Amino acid sequence: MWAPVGQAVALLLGPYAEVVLHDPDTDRILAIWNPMGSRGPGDPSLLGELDTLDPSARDVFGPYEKVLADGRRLSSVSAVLRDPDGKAAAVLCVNLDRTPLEHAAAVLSAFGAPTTSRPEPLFEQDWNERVQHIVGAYVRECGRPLERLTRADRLAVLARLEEAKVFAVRRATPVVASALRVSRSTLYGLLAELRTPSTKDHTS
Amino acid sequence: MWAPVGQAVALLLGPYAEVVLHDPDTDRILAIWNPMGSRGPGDPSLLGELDTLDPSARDVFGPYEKVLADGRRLSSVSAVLRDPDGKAAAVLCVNLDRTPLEHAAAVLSAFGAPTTSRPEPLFEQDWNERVQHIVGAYVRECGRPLERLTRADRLAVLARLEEAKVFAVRRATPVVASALRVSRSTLYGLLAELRTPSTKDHTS
DNA sequence: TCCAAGGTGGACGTATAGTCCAGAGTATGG
DNA sequence: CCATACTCTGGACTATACGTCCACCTTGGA
Repeated sequence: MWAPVGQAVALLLGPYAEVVLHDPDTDRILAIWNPMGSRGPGDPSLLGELDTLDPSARDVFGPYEKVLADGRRLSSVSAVLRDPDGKAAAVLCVNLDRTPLEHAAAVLSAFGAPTTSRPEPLFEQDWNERVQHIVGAYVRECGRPLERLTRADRLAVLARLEEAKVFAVRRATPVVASALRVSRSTLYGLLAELRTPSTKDHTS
Repeated sequence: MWAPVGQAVALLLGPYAEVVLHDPDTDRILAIWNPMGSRGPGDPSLLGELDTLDPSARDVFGPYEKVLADGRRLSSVSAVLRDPDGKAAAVLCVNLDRTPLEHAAAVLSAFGAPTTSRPEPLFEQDWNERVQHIVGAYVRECGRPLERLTRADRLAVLARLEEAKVFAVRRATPVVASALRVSRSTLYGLLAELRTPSTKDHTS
């Protein structure tokens, strides 16, 4: 019933927000959009701190900050959605990834910064940074932190990297391998699988 | 004498602007702040298109756009700094990297974007064509056909190619060699001469 | 003609790009 | 709980590209 609300919020906030719809009765996830972890529908909700039984209590919580295992910082809000009779029917949680915003803000504020504190990490090797960017974009899209990527995920990332002609650059292979947290051998294995047309297709 | 100007501009524009002070007499770099390439003081300036001899000509050029091989877009301005008697004492060039701003803008505009279309700017892989373009541009500038280029000419072209990060691409060396109509050996010889600051200068 | 400077091809050593394999986790099914 | 299948991994190994060096040749000037 409340699913269109979650989907609408997820669409509005783009790829940087995770929207979760919880069932307060079973304490499980009803639906999830743009998942950042590996949670899915049916998994435990784990939001015991919300009191959904008292209709007189406030129904909107946050924004408060959460920190994911990979260091991403989230701004989160939660809302209790009630039936006309006051019974809690669902709990809507929106988790916004602040990392892109903080990054953008840091770039913008770097202009005019009078201090020389920055040893310019942005200018080392540009294609190097592009690799990180492509990988990071994928991680953000599918919501899994780099270490939890499946084999198919890595193949998809490699397809993008290859499309970006990253491997036409000298010394790119070890950089990509470490960016994907994979050994050099595995990297070549994945690349071979990706480049052989006999393998079954993989959609990006 | 003009060094404080360059340093001040470099400090003001933060880490994203390269400031170069050229000596128009020796056609070499006097000082450089936040270098984006591997250029350093004493290296050839290679700004032959600026006319520094005519005091009646305009002394401010740009802003115009340059595109590096890695895709970074630069906004550049140049200024001829003159003595009280009108003699050109130095040339100041400021190259501002627009990439961080564009990146930040892309991140911010991603919010509310209704489509899931990929805004990934793909890696430019027409470096082969780019080599021909750089060489052709130089040939057009000095009016000599490719076979009649002097050693200094080839050094200048190589400096541009190196600044464009062409040699960071795999298998670029033979392509450049044939584009310059020199042997692979000569190419490496010229490159070694270009990259060692201890070389004696040729034209003065 | 001779000499000097620079270009040329090729030999050579090194670094990087890829391949291959046996062993060590890790999930899946019984 | 064990067995099987699968994948990742580090290392050894080959191939290829990178870069250096040198003897020889061409060119241009005294």
